[in-house]
Amino acid sequence: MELTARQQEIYDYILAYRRGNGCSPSIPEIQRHFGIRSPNGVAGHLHALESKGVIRLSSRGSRRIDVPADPAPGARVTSLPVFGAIPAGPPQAVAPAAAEGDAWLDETLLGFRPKPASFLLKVRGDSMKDAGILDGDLVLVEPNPAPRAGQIVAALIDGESTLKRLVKLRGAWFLKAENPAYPELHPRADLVIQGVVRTVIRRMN
Amino acid sequence: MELTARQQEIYDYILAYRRGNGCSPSIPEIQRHFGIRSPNGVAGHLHALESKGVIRLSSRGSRRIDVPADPAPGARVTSLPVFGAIPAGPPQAVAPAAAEGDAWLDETLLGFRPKPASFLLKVRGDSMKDAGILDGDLVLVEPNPAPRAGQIVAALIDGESTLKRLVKLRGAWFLKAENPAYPELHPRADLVIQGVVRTVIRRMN
DNA sequence: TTCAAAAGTGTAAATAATTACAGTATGGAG
DNA sequence: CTCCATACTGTAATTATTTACACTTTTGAA
Repeated sequence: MELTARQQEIYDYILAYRRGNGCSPSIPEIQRHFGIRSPNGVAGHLHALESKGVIRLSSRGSRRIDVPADPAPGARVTSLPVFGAIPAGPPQAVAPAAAEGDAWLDETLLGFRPKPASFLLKVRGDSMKDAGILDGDLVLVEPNPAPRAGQIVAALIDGESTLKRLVKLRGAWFLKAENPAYPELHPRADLVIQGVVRTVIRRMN
Repeated sequence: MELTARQQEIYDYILAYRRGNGCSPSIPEIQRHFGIRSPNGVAGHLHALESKGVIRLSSRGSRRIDVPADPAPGARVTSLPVFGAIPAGPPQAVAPAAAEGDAWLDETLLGFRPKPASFLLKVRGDSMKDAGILDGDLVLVEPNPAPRAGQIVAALIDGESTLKRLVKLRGAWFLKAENPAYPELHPRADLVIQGVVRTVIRRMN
């Protein structure tokens, strides 16, 4: 069932209001915006929109217009800590104080919801330049207990922390830079994978 | 002036609520969450928080707790169209219908507020691989009437649309791929710059 | 001990938002 | 022309929310 022109206007206003304010408008606010002098004028539209399934007026209270197709903007956004260097030590032990700050990411853009322990890392050096990861880039690292060969990982190798591609050759795991100037890293002792790079972000000016 | 432990709890709850719902809680909601039986119990905290400057109770109406340090999550987020190829023709003439979809970007992450006519472009080909822009990447292109030499731009050159670095040599502008396998592009006729690449985003799996 | 700040309870009043009900006007479809 | 959906007006009642006022309890410093 299609929306009428007026219903579309009301619906668009609700979406625009939510975009600017984070929550839905109250009926009096819709009244003022459209110059409708009776709250019932608006209520009629809201009931029509509800019966057509584009909004929901479920709970009691104020500002309770729900838009199933438009989750609260805040609900899609996640805050992740930004680290200037790969934090040493096991990921669980990373003190939040070591973070340089926070950045907000929208799930719609990422295409997935980052796990709670994910973090952003400011890349230093050009050892991954042939994989398109340059100095200054921001990478989203997500903890992954079972990384696959070929993935780019943040790893602790013999106590040193690096961003490298994970490779498996004849049963042995090692790390490979994506820059011919850097050698392969074969772990002498332990190889601790802190997480897998899921997203690369570069700001330019 | 520091917050007391209880005030901090209330403040944290307000922030968490805003994160999940996009707008601030009402006083009864705060009451229920903390088991406070009088609305005045909450109002006292709100006035304390206001006098300490962390919230504002400016206007009349419901759910009117403003948090200056935490703008409405939705207000920071912008929707941009995603194009599968650089749209041909002058940027103004691009039909919105040509977009493949929309993606949401958070200004905190980008570090700037994209101009309204900005768009996202899905990169095809590896002509910019030495600049760290690979096939499948998403780039944010912002219209810029005065691009500078050295910037990476989306351009129409002799009717063809491409992503290249803008170079100026002895007064002449031309476009340069960041891949030795590609030739420089010297405009025969017109060189129309559609916009400057401000951000590169790569999703991995 | 005395005092003041912090954190409440309890009640009432004022304001805001929602819902309900009885209408009116207009523009098609039949 | 009649009927019906749409889009309202106007008013009142109901429910939510905010604000105000008087008072209590606890805690920690002077």
